[in-house]
Amino acid sequence: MSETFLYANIIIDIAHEKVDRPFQYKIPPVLREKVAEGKKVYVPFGAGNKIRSGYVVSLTNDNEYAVDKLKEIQSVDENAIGAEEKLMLTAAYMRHRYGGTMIQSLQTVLPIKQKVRQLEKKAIRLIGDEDRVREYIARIQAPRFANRRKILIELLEIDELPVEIATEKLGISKGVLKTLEKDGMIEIRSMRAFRGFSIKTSTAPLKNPLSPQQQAVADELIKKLEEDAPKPSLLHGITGSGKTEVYMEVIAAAVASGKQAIVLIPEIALTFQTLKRFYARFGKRVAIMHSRLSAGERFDQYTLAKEGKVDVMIGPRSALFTPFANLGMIVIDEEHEGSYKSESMPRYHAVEMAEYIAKREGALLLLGSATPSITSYYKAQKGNYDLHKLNNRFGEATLPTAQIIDMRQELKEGNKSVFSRKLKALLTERVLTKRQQAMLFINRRGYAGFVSCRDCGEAVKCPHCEVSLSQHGSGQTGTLVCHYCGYEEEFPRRCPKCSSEKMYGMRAGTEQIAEQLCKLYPSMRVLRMDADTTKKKDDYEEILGSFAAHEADTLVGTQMIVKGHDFPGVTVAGAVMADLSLFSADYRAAERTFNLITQAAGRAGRGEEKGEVVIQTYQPEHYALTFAAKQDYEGFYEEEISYRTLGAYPPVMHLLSLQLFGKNEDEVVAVATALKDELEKSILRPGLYLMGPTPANIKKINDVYRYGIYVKYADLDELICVKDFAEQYFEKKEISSIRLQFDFDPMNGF
DNA sequence: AGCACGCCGACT
DNA sequence: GTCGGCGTGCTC
Repeated sequence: MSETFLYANIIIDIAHEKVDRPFQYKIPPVLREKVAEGKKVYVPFGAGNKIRSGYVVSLTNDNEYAVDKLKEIQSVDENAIGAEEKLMLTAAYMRHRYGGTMIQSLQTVLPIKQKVRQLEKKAIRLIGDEDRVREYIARIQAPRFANRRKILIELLEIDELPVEIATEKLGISKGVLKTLEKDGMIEIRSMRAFRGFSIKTSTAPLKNPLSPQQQAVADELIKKLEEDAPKPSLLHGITGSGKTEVYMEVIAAAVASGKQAIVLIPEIALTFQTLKRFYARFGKRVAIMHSRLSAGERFDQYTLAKEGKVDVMIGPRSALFTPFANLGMIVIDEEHEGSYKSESMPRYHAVEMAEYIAKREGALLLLGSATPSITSYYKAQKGNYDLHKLNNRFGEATLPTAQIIDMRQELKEGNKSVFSRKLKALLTERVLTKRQQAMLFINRRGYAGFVSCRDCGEAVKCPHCEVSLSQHGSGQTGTLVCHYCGYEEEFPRRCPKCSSEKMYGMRAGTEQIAEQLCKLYPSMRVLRMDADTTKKKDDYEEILGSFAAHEADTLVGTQMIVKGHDFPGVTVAGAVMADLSLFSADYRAAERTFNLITQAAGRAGRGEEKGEVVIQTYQPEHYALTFAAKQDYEGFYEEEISYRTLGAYPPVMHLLSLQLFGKNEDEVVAVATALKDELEKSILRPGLYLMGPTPANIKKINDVYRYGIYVKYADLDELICVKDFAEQYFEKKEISSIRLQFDFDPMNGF
């Protein structure tokens, strides 16, 4: 028997920010059973008690408003199944699964109704000829109509005037404009126009022939489209095996049977190249979501989908909430990508949300990756997903050979350069002699300029922050600074751990690598790509385009060069410092490193010549690197899953991080401790582990203290109950000075 | 978004 | 006085 409530908090369906908040209503006894979170209801609203539609965002027994002022819900719409209702269900599920408020969930799921933007984009225009307007002006000569005359005289000069300018610059109220509109003197119309990518569609729909293996996988998936409740599929296709062709083949089948498809790709991969392939195949029936689109433009894209004007929506995480009428499939490309998980509340994971939406809509979920996330592969092993494989490289291309180079050994043998002798030899042979191309990859996220010991590999960390310090200065001089708390110390003479004097700064940003490369090979044309060189909107495309056109010989960059781009001319790929991401302490470090190195290695040898991959590291024996060198995903998976099982980490166990934020450290600790005690009393059971409270990795950011409590348990649903328990505890105790957030199976540390 | 309330100049 | 436009603020 479901619980019943006395009051409901409802968002009124009016597109205006002033009423974009919940209003509380009484639930009349007859409706108690029918009202539920996410339901569409009709309520009297405003002074006129006009009946408006709204959505239930939460239910409660405590009235937050004078009870005699509460009105009653008039009726519940039980068979509403339109776009908005589906999105409400999605938001309700999201709130239940990840916590936070319904408003937060709604804001992530619903297209942002940016009323301000719409106002900006509206324009005023005169109706009728000049004589008619002058006659009207003559009629309203009374001083109180001064504003009306003023705007009309302006408009006689101007063809189209944005409302924003009329109200702000000319001081004309919206009321005046309304009156003039009512009198039939002006029209106020939207200047809004759809602007997407426009592709010259002169070429006929392009379809590459599929290899037998691709066709076989596509056929299996197409068969699943017919099923009422198809099981999600994981497509493990090695780099260069042509996963996109398979996606498009299946999507085409879905579209042919009157269904629609959502394609999620990492933001970084949302390039003109990717889009062109989809446009070439599906023409104008494709719509694009893009972070560069304005809120209004995004809204337009949603509208196109809702009205059935497009069949395929491509975009990053947020495109998942496209309200298609008859969703046939959801594709998530590069499903292992971290960017599919939101970093702000609600911290939803697009793969998990897609699983829910696909199940509800009876759609097929297709996850694709060359290096599936351990979580997804685990689900496939357990039979929750069907597993499909593409293990042939498309066309002539063969897998590159990879070598791990021990940089400690290089140093011992007198090579002080950041490039190993092997890499130098390859660059000389392939690039200088044979005029082929090379890609050098530096994984330096978060480690710019850190200092480490060349003997034991230990990096110098901030004593307060658990992050590596950054060197300011050069050589073995200067200071080390913490970028989070500002802590400073002198450059250390000896390694704090093994006392070696071989302490060097990793001045190996892309800039330094590119510089040294130029010094070593003056004739080599070197191109650099990182966050610094891709500040402007089109820089990214420009650099890659230029490299593809062989206007440069070597591309030096951060992880962004690793992701899904085909350069047939590249035969050498180098990971200059492959182990940087292993320094991070969380349980996903090995997985991340394996992914990056595998993907980097996959860049080489897409053309005819066999590719060569050089992996330079100070930890040459690490399994993440050895398996990446062999491009052996299964081998890595076996090793990694046994480590996760041993350490009771996700996906074998689930981990809930309860995060408390507050300005007063003592208070944060006190509340966290009290919450932990309460949890211990109420939810502790065999197999459930409770840890903390402990300060977060970065304990204080912007004067806000951060503490975490961790709960480990095999059953995710139970952890969701723990989350609810904590939320209710905060509500009951009326704790408002401390913020509570949740992170399930955290990916990015805390 | 719509509606009421209250202010202030104009006119029977 | 009072009529009515126009700005302001609220809506459970």
